[in-house]
Amino acid sequence: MRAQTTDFAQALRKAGLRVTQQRVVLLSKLMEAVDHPTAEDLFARICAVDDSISLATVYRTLSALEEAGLIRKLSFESEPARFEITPTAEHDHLVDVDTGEVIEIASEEINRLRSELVTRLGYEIVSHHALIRARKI
Amino acid sequence: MRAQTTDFAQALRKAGLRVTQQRVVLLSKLMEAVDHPTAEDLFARICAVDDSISLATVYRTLSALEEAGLIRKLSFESEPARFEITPTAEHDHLVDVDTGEVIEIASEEINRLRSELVTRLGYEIVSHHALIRARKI
DNA sequence: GTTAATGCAAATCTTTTGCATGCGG
DNA sequence: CCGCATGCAAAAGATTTGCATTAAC
Repeated sequence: MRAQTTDFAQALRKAGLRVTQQRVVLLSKLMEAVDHPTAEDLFARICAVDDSISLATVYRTLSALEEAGLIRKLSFESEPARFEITPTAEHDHLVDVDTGEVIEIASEEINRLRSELVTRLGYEIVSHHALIRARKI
Repeated sequence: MRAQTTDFAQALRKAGLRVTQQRVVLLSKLMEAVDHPTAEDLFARICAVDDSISLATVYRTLSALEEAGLIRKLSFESEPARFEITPTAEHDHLVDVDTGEVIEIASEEINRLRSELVTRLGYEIVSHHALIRARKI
């Protein structure tokens, strides 16, 4: 725990951001999340342990952390945005249309093909995100 | 022109929707669009030729047409939704982060791999959409 | 001490909805 | 005619912002 808190502080400093209690708590809550929480979700989870945070700060912090590349924003269809700690390996998301469950899927093969295709068009990928809506067979 | 209008009417009827002037105009404007317009964009383009439409109707029509499978809704990051006529071949979108330009990209290879991967997880794809943010090299 | 970050509340932006009216079948 | 579709205006939901205050460095 202690070590992790320090890590968050270092990551924030490295990104040129001040180390505030709110930012550290938000990062830790996002790190321990097994789902992909929305800003409201995070706000509720943080309030449970420390109610000295406002929703506005959650949004501002999420923006700052995204800009710094520490977290990733996921835009699902007609839903509030969801967030995750920036993944080490690029992956996509499969949403179960019946249950709403989100599953992370990755394929080196697909990533490689996509990268080739984009390069052939004269571009370099800044980021990508594939959203697959699917149903259990 | 005449033939196309008829086509729109038929498509609407087949979807069990009433054929109204607003729906036909919206479909034709979306069909002739080379970009991926937002609801506001479409509203403006329709108003230019027929100002007897409201923004609410644009939204309602877009929802109805999407539900009927005639059009596809694209959710880009932190932007209003964009729409396109349902493509015959599945494709993804590359957004030029500098210019905002949207390019359609498709790869049978990627589609096949993705499909296999999802099947292996015990799911069948309902829809999918990959968004690649990229920059010219 | 400076400056950036925060909390609060109000504002903004996109999208949806209630209701009376009008048009399509 | 009947019922769905429309226009208008108001509401809703997510996110952003102005401003005074507080905390980080």
